Amino acid sequence: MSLPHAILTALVEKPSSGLELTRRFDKSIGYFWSATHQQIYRELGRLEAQGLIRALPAQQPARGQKKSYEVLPAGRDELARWTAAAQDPRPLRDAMLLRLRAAAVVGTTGIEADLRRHLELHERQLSEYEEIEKRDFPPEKDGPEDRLRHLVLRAGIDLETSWTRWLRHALAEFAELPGDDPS
Amino acid sequence: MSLPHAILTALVEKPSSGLELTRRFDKSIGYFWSATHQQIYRELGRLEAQGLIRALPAQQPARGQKKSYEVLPAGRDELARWTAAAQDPRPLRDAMLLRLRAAAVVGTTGIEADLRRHLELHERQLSEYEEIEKRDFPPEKDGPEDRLRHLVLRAGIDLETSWTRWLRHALAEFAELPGDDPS
DNA sequence: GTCCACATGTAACTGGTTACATGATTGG
DNA sequence: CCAATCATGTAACCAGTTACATGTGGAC
Repeated sequence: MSLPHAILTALVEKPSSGLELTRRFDKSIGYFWSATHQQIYRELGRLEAQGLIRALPAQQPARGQKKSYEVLPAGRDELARWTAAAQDPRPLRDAMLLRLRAAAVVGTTGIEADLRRHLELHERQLSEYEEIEKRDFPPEKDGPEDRLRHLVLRAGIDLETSWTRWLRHALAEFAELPGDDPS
Repeated sequence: MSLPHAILTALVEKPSSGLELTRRFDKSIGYFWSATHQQIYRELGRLEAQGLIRALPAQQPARGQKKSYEVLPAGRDELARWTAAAQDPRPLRDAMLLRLRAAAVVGTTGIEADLRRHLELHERQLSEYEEIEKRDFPPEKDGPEDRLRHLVLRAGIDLETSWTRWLRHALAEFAELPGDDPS
């Protein structure tokens, strides 16, 4: 139940149309809650029906016509309620770990190359985050909002750092492993 | 498309009934790919229909009667194929980060307590992993399978370590923040 | 005989994914 | 006028979640 709240957050930050939201979800908020344009349009419809957002006036609701939304007070309240409510963290779910576990019984053929590829992807993500940190959070910017947003970015940096370190460790481990082939 | 492969892995390790699998998914494999008993029964049915597993003979297929499954050669092949195939890592999706981002615009009321709670939960998970490491991976156990399984556990330990460190950092940050209340 | 734990399922719903459909606007 | 792009949507499907249903066997 988080997509509507992701959208509310984005719309409070700045009223937008569906496509603008989609673009914003490709970076920024999308770094920790991704969404496709189909999801976004569906959810915008629901949020409007619930009275949490409304289309900006002076825009005929025609297909192909841009339609921007803003958050209504009820939407802001709902977002504040949700933000304050306790929520359990979701358990980890990672296919690569599952594959390694499977490799322990069916052999490691092929998986090493993908470990290397994942390392590259995580390194790229990490350096992208570090670019953003340098650009958006210089020492002089430290209002409360900046600090919170910086904190979120730090989580991303820490996690990517953790993954890259682990992947390097995993590849080193593979280098020592006998080339097994139980098939 | 990973649940069937999680089940295949579990069944290759040891043939089991649905309920036994459910229990095993509460630990071990479940630490990085959780599943409920409903998911497991549904998937067992599909895997059997596809000819990847079969019910152990001498067990009438009655409701309320235990029914154990084993992996057939085709299932093992499919598991090996899947393990070797390249797969992209899933983008991060974390509600706590979203909530902090929302808190930047609707106020931080209430979220600090939940950060503390999350810290406790992650600390507990971390020490559980460390127990397992001490128990299941003493230095003398280092066959290839042990090494791979240990590697998987290390990923869990690294991630939980990363989260606990970040949560402590976040709480320290909150201690410095003015108690805002934009409502 | 009744209750409880074991064991296997069904049904309905929600959220996310993939593929496709449709209309408006603009540059050439 | 045509193609490309912007923009909003529909439909079908699949995976995961929640609630409930049904049957067996042993302890008391």
